[in-house]
Amino acid sequence: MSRSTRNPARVFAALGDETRLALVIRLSAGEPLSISRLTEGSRLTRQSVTKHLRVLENAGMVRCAHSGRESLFELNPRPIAQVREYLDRVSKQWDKALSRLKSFVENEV
Amino acid sequence: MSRSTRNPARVFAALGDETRLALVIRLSAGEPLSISRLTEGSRLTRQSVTKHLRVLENAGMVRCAHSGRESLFELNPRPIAQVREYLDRVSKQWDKALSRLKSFVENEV
DNA sequence: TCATTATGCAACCTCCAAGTTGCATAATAC
DNA sequence: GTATTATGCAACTTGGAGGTTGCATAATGA
Repeated sequence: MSRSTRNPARVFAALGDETRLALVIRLSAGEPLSISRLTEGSRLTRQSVTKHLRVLENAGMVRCAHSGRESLFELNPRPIAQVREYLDRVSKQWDKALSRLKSFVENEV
Repeated sequence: MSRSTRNPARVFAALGDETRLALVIRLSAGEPLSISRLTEGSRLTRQSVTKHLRVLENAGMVRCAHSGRESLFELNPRPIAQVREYLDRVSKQWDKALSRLKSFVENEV
């Protein structure tokens, strides 16, 4: 179960770690990668990388498919799209507040 | 010093906590608010809220101005805009990879 | 002046995230 | 069949995040 659809904080928390952010970037190239492949080039242990992948999976940002003895991880773009929209709304609210303030000042003067 | 301009992971980490996310939402209304005001309506202690505000400040997402005995916190929209652009780039890379895959499959068939 | 309000600072507790090591096992290669 | 590779599971350590309480102090109100 992807426990976190519609849970922006969890997605942000998942992205809030350098290692996991790097994994997401790597997977955004499209090619599904195994744990071993994802561990290559990292200074961390395979088990550590695995734990990070589980975190990403629980945040719904990554899916795991098993093929033979390999676990292939692939990016799920939906949560990223959702938090993009979330941040868009925050920015819009801020802009609105700003323009309200501006017109208020103009009317005062 | 806003230690984290150009540090997306830190900004994501700052947003990755329900309390801090709520603070950001509240401050996105534009009005600078004091610590006491920001503590009202929360079930947390003033000191806890203060700590969260410091985290947001270190991430550059919030600025503190002192007025009399009050500490007024205001949202800084820049980091949010930056991580928006960051996520836009990730999404674009994903879309590119996807269309490459698509055309590859079409040419194969 | 005296009480109240808003905050800062520091010590402390608890829990979990992040990382490690070790071992077991399934799948593949030779 | 045997060695190698890819992974899972479990136990353990450690640092820091998140939260609290207590006290000190500056600014404001009466």
